[in-house]
Amino acid sequence: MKLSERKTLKKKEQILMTAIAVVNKRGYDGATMEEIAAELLMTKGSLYYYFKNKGDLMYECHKFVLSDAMGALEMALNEEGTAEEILRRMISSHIDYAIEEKETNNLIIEPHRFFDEEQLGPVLQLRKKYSSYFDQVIEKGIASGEFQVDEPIFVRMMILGAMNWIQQWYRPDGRMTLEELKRNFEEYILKLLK
Amino acid sequence: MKLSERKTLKKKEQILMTAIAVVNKRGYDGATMEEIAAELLMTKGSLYYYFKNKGDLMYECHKFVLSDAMGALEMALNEEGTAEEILRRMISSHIDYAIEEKETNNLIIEPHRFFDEEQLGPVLQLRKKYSSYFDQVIEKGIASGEFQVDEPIFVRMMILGAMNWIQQWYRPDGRMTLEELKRNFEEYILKLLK
Amino acid sequence: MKLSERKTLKKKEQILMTAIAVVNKRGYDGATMEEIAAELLMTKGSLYYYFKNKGDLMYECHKFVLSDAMGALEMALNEEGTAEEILRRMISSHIDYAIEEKETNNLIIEPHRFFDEEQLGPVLQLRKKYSSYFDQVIEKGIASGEFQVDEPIFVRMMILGAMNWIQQWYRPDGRMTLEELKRNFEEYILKLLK
Amino acid sequence: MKLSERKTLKKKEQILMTAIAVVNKRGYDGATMEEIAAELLMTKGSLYYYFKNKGDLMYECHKFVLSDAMGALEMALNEEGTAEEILRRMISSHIDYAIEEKETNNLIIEPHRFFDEEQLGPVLQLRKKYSSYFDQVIEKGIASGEFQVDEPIFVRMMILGAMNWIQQWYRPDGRMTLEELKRNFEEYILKLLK
DNA sequence: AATGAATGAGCATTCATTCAT
DNA sequence: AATGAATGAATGCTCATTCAT
Repeated sequence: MKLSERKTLKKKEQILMTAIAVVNKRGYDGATMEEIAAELLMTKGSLYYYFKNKGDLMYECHKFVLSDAMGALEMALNEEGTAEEILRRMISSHIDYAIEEKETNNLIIEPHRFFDEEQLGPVLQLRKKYSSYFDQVIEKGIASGEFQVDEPIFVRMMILGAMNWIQQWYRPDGRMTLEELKRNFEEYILKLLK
Repeated sequence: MKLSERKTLKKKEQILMTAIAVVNKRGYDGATMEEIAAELLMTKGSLYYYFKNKGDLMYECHKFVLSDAMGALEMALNEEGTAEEILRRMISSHIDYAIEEKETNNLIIEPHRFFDEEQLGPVLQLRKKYSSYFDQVIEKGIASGEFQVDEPIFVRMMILGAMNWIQQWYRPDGRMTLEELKRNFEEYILKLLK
Repeated sequence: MKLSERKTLKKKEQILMTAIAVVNKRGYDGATMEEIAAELLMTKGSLYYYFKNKGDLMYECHKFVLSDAMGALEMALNEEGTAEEILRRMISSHIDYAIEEKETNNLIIEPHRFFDEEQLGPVLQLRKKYSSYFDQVIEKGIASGEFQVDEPIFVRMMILGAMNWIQQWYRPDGRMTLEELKRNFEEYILKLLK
Repeated sequence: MKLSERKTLKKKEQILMTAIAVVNKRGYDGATMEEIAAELLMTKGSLYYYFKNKGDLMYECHKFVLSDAMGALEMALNEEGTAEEILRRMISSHIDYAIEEKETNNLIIEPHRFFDEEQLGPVLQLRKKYSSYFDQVIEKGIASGEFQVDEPIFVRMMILGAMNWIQQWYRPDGRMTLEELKRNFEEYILKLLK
């Protein structure tokens, strides 16, 4: 049992990753169970063995990406360093995910449209938690005198917005390298906070 | 002739406005011709008298909103004042549209998914033009010594991103009034530029 | 009244000719009232002033072409000459129509599909009459000893079929000129009859 | 694997045969996926499991009939006998198909209207090949001195036209039996060739 | 665990037809 | 006599979902 369960989990993860890729390419509505299955060399029907329905699959995708990003962010948050140093790491981490997981993160954009009441709670909570990590650095910076902000929550929103917007304009093959991109964000976000 | 043409235009505009509302509620894929028609107390078929197909209707919606927003922004840009004063007006204008026209502006988010080659050009151009207005104030502020930015284009992207993100978190009935929202944006955006 | 009636007739004829052209290009189902009207610089609705409905219009088109062709054929039949001479003229006449009025003549092909009970009668009668002209020359030829056929009706069917098939393969810009085409038909049809 | 594939093929063939019947009754445009499905006691959607779209289904219908007819014709061509004997058999074969598969063969009539570029090629080729079988007997007859024709291609066109026209007038319950019909065609076609 | 097959609801789109003006 | 506008029925097609095997 344990073995087969573990096997199922592996498979589920595989499916999730593929589904995420498809959603990133086609968008939520554009992603069909058919295409996801095909990409996995399975048949449509088989997906339903692992996930109750499309909504469920999308929900798990979303949680998967979010959890992943959250793990990375948490790590960045918990390493040693000044608030500034920590924040720089967090910015870097967030941007990595923003660029890779375009559309899945975009599911974020209108969760109410895509998730039902039951799913919405956990998703919203994850997002809140994710955001709160940023609040924590900011608070830390304020406490240590590194940052000076009157409206920390508002500023955190601005920061996240600015970073999430990347997807709209950043092209990996454009003039700005990923490193420069991150440097710029660090620079200007710090300007906002100091 | 003039009269009937004008009437047709009126009707088209009516349809556009309703369509925009529906798209804002349901998203691009979720908005059906049926629902748009129903909202207008028309039948599906009648919509096709005014617009060639759904894509065309969506395209016009998008142009409509964008042009509108652009007009307002241009006005804000061309009134008297220091760069700072102008920018404050532009921020206010942009936020007004960002809040009202949620999803239609969100069509913006992945234009490549929704528009065909022919439509993409004009849309992209409009968006570019819209952005360029912000570039103009920033340049003006730099020229007059009001602002100090090394990466004006990058900063403009940040600013727009931060503002467009509003849709994700701002609730008109929440703690922050629209005025406070605007004030905050002005404040922090200026902090970014000075 | 007389004047206006005459005017109406003229208009009807105009419409018929345009409709015929459209049907020849698009086929029965492919021909839309819209396109016919557009070609006439009218609106769809106006067509209904002159014709009860699409079926009626098509019916009149068909009768128009058939009557026209019949007139020409009758003339060919009634001119002086031996059966052979007459037949040659009739062949020439028939081919002219077969080439020009492709699709309208093709309405012929499955009249039951396109016409209702009421319309079918006259159409079938016209066609029968048209065919009978050929029977007449053949009989005349037999009587005069020019032709020798055991199954005149059957042969007439063959002849008409062979000629109507032209539409499937004859290209005015191909190797065979219209004259050669006619010559060949005359030659071989006569071979059939002698 | 083999088994399920074979099953699918059987089903496809079943569908094709039903579709052919419907097309024969209603014509290309008149045949709806709905009706074809209903006739098969399936739902519309299921048809799309087997065929990509209506065009594809029609295309396969056409190929199916044509291939079938071609097989029979080829057999008639390759059996022993003088050119005359062979031709008689071919006429018989062709007439069998012309009578049974009315409309599907009529798809033939304006292939350009119904098939897209990709489909047109194979269809036209099949038709050409089919016609060429008749050319072959004719050439054989000329070579053996049985036939005497100056314009063999033209005559072949006449012959095919004459036979295809059957659909327009032949009624199985009419005066002429199928056998008489064939006999007559053989007789007069040979008259044309000698 | 997986699949092939089938389903049905839903959607965009077309078009003949109507009718008030 | 003509038109603009509206309608609704029909049609091809897609796709999430189900289920027997």
